[in-house]
Amino acid sequence: MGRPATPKLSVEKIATAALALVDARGEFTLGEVAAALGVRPSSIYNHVAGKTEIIEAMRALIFAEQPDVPPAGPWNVTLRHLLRRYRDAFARHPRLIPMLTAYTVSSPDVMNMYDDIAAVLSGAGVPTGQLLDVITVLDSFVIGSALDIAAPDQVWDPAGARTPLLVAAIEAAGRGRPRADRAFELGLDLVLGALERFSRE
Amino acid sequence: MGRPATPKLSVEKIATAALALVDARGEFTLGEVAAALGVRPSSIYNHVAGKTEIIEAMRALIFAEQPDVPPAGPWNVTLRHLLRRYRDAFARHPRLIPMLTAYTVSSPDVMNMYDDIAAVLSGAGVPTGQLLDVITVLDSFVIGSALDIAAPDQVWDPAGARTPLLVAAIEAAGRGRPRADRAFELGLDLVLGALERFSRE
DNA sequence: CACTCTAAACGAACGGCGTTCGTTTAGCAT
DNA sequence: ATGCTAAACGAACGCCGTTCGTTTAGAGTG
Repeated sequence: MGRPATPKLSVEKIATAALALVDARGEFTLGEVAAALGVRPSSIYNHVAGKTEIIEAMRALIFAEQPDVPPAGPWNVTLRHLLRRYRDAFARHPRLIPMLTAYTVSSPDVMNMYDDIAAVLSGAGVPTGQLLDVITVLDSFVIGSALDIAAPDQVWDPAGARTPLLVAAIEAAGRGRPRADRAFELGLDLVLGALERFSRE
Repeated sequence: MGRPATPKLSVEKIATAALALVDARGEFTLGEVAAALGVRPSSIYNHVAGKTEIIEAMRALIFAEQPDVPPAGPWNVTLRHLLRRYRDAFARHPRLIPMLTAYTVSSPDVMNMYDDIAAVLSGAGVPTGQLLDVITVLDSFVIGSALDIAAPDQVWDPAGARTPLLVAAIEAAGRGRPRADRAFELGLDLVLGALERFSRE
C-alpha cells in the first residue's frame, strides 16, 4: 500500500468517471466512482473536498467539452449559435442537469458565456441597464429547455384531461429528444424575433 | 403506545411540515419532519411511500395554495396572468424548486395548468401541430425563471471578466428578488410580443 | 548521500439517514 | 364478543459521505 509510483487519481479522472455513471444511471456514489477507478472511497478526498465539488467539476467538464465558436456574422446569428451551444453543453448529459440546478452557477465557464452574450447583446443595441435582465431571460429559457430534455415523456392519462385540446396536441407533437429539440428551436425563433424588435426601438 | 385515538399524521400534515423545513433551511430529513409532528420517523411510512413521495406531495401543496383566476379578457392578458401565477407557485418557496426539478412533473395540477394554457393559445390561433412546442417554450421559461429566484446573487469577481461590459451590467441591475421579478416580466413581454406576431401570420 | 517534507493511497471507524419489519393497540364491522 | 384494519412505535439494517491516523513514493535540501 502507501503512495503509488504514479498517481491513480486526478480531479479530471474523478469527474469523468462520475459523469459516466450519471449518464448511465442518473446518479453516482463515491463508492462507485472509487470502484470505477480501482481505488478506495477515502482516496478521493486527497483530490476533492467532497461530493458537491465533484458535481462542480462535472459542470466544468461539460463546458470544456464544447468547441469554440468564432463570433463573426450578424448579431442574431451569433447569438443563436451561442445559445444553442450553451444548451448543447447540458443536452449531452441530460441526467446531470437536475444535479446542477441544486447549486449556483458561478463557474468561470458560465461567466465567459455570459460575457460573450453580453457583448453580442450590447452590439445589438440593448442598453446597459437592461443587459442583465435580457441575459437572465435567455439563461432561464436555456436552463428550462435543458431540464425539458431530462424529463421523460409524459405517460399521458386521457381521463385527467379537461380539454381534448391538450390530448390532440400531445399526440401531434411526437416524442423524446427530437420533440425537445424542435421546441427549443421554436423558442429561439420567438425570443430572437422579439429581441430584434426590442433592439430597433 | 399502539394506535392513537385520533390520527396524528396525514399526507397533508407531512407535506406541510416538510415544506416549512425547506422554506427555513433549504432541506429536510424524515427525522426532522417526524420531530416537528411529535412522531417517530417510521410512522411516516403509514401515510407515504418514501421521501420522494413527500416531495411530490409538496408540489401538489404549492399548486393548491394558488387562487383560481377567471379566464376572461383578451388572450394575451389571460396568458400573462396564467404564466405569472404558474411562476408564483414556485416563487413562494424558492428553496423547494431545485428538489422539484429532480423528478418529472406529471401531477394533475400541472396538467390543468397546461390545459388552460393550451386553450388560450389555441384561441389565439396557434395550430394544434405546434401547440405543445409553444407550451414547452413557455414552460421552460417559467421553470428557468423559478430557478433564477432560488439562485443567490452572484458574488462577482471582477478579475474573471473578459469584458467590463458584464461588470457594468451587473452593477446596474440591482439584486435579489426584485431583480428576478423584473427579468421575468421582461421575458413575459418578449415572449408574448413574439407570440402575437406568431399568431397573426 | 542521508534526511525531511509533502502528497497520495489505504483501512477502520463514525454518524446519519432512508427504509423495513414485527409488535402493539384503537376503533369499526360483523 | 370477535376479528380486521389502520396507525404509531422501537429496533435494526445497510448504505453513504466523511474523517483520521498510517504507510510509503518521490521531490527538495544540506
